[in-house]
Amino acid sequence: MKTPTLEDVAARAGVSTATVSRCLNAPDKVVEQTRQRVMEAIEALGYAPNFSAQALAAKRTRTIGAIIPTMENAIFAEGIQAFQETLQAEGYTLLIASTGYDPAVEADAIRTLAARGAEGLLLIGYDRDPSVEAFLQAQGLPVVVSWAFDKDQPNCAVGFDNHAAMNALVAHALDLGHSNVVMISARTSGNDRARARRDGVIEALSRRGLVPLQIIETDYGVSKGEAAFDALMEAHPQATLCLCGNDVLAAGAIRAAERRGIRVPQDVSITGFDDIGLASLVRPNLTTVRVPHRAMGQAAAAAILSLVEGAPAESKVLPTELCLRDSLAAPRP
Amino acid sequence: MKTPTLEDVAARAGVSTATVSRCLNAPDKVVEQTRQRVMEAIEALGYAPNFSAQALAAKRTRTIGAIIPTMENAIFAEGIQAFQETLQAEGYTLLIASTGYDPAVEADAIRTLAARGAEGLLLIGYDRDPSVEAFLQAQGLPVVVSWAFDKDQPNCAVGFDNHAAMNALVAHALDLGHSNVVMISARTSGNDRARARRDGVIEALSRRGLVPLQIIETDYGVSKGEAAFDALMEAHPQATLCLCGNDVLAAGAIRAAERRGIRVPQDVSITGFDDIGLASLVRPNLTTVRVPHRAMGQAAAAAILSLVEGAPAESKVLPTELCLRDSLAAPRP
DNA sequence: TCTTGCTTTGTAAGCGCTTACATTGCACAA
DNA sequence: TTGTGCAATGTAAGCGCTTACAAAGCAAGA
Repeated sequence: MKTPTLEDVAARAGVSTATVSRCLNAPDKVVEQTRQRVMEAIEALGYAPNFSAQALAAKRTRTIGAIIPTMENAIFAEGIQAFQETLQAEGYTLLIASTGYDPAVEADAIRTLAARGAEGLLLIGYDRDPSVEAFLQAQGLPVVVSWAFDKDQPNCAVGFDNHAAMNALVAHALDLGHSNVVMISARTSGNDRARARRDGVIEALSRRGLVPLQIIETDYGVSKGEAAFDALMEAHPQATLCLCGNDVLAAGAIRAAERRGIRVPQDVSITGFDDIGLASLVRPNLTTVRVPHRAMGQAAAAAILSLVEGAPAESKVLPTELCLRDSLAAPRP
Repeated sequence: MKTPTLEDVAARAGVSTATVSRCLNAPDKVVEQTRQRVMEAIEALGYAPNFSAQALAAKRTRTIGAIIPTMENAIFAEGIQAFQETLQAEGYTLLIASTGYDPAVEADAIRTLAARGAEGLLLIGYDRDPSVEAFLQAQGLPVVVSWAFDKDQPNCAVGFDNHAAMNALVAHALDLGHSNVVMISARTSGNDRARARRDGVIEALSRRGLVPLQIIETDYGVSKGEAAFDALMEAHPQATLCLCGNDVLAAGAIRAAERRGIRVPQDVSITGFDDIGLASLVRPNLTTVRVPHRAMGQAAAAAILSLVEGAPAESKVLPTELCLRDSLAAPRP
């Protein structure tokens, strides 16, 4: 049971393959009567065009690739969803690959998507091997970087300033009177967003002449945050503020605090970053930084489409917003 | 800046295109010295094979498609991740499409993935238009259904029995003494899993001569669950048990209860389904049904690979497990 | 020396489409 | 009647690969 080809359709309709192709791609170039015959043949045979052949012949795929660190958490889901919707509205298809935060896997995924004819790529953050950049350059593949923004980088980016956002959050917390501060950071190696957030913390502290009591780096996951919080409390019982690199780690910290009988925020304040749905579901509600996921996805899609169509695209910083909720308060006197 | 082709590599290495192709696909058929020259040329040119051309010539894509209702929630993420990992280990690539629970979008995605050369498809649940089934049949595309299991359906399925699982949960709750029961269900139209869960509730109740006070159907989302719970409590203040079709709706119900000053589980018990991470993060912890996400993803991958390679694959029911936590207790006397 | 039977490499025919260019047919002006 | 111009359709050349088959090179036996 071979799947039917253009030629089969052409034969059945008594026309040339060119005419069938035109019926599908430029219907107004074919006279009504012919088109009808062709459409009937297509219907009768259950014909579906072969994408690979189309791509090969037309040198266009109308496909965009996105490579994200993980699908298992909500951080990227919402933004990517919006990204996808915008692309779809323009007739583009999105191919998604996830890397599990592994640079080697990311490099691989970039090659795979390029080979599959992605006309543009959405990448998260800036950190990647020069050889990968070289490859992208050589392929002439348009790239938009997202979930980050660094005006000193050459790439087109649609994101937000992780450093400044974290800085603002910490400044606010310090205004409340905290001075014994610990941090649970995501792994910073190969992750510029995590690094920017951590550096934002350090800078905000140093501006007041403070340094963090300790910063623990850990992998992604609620239980990781939990373990890190335990370790921090053992080592620094005097801490009154635990800053977390993201909401998932913060959720873990809250759970650990609850288990240890530490009241949040009376004994220790805890903050997150991202404002994923979880942040307002845990108790106490998480004070965090709201990231405009949907707007970012949409803007990123617009940027990549612009680049793909040969137009320039300007980078864009989206504003973040302090999300003050229950998990942060002034330290006990 | 044209991307290099096989021919460019061949020219640079001073061999034929066939030899280059062999270096990539069957290295042991090429003598070491030649291969080295070819590899250098590949490296120097930054060559990456054109997937479309490969697929067209070889008639193989080593690609599997998965079509899931949504990426925005954790329900499918973990299982799909496991699915992907298993495929990857076998050298297959996964293409993912999401439908937003819209059957028309799903039908479209099926066609798109087929056209892109997916050699097999993972679909969620059974509900779909006969014309779509016919298309799959005509294309001879292997399909594995997951997140559901119905022995009366012809498809190969790797999933679990939504009806029985919900039935067991409700039976347990009724044993505790509940009799005024309401339910928040996901939309059942076009969603056999939601229907099976709802029917599991109804059956468990009727076995004790009970009927639900009310069942509200609502879309997916925490806030939807919240609104539904509000409506149910207005209408049926005597209810002592609110069964939810999934954990996300249940999380919303818990939040609504908290806001209304209803104590869970003392005043009203609330249950979920799926045991996503959220379930043990909300307070009180959610009593729910644990679904073996990873095992299911792995088994589904094994099944689809088996089918793709022409072997038979048997359907598989995976066991679910009652997850008794704090949100369910006996009703107040 | 000539076969024989390998292994290694090259030649060239597609795979199913798109599209530039050629051809045909027809209405209408001269 | 003969051109002219345009719309509709056909012809055929690729797109970048894989792979069956052919050719060449070489070691070893006759």
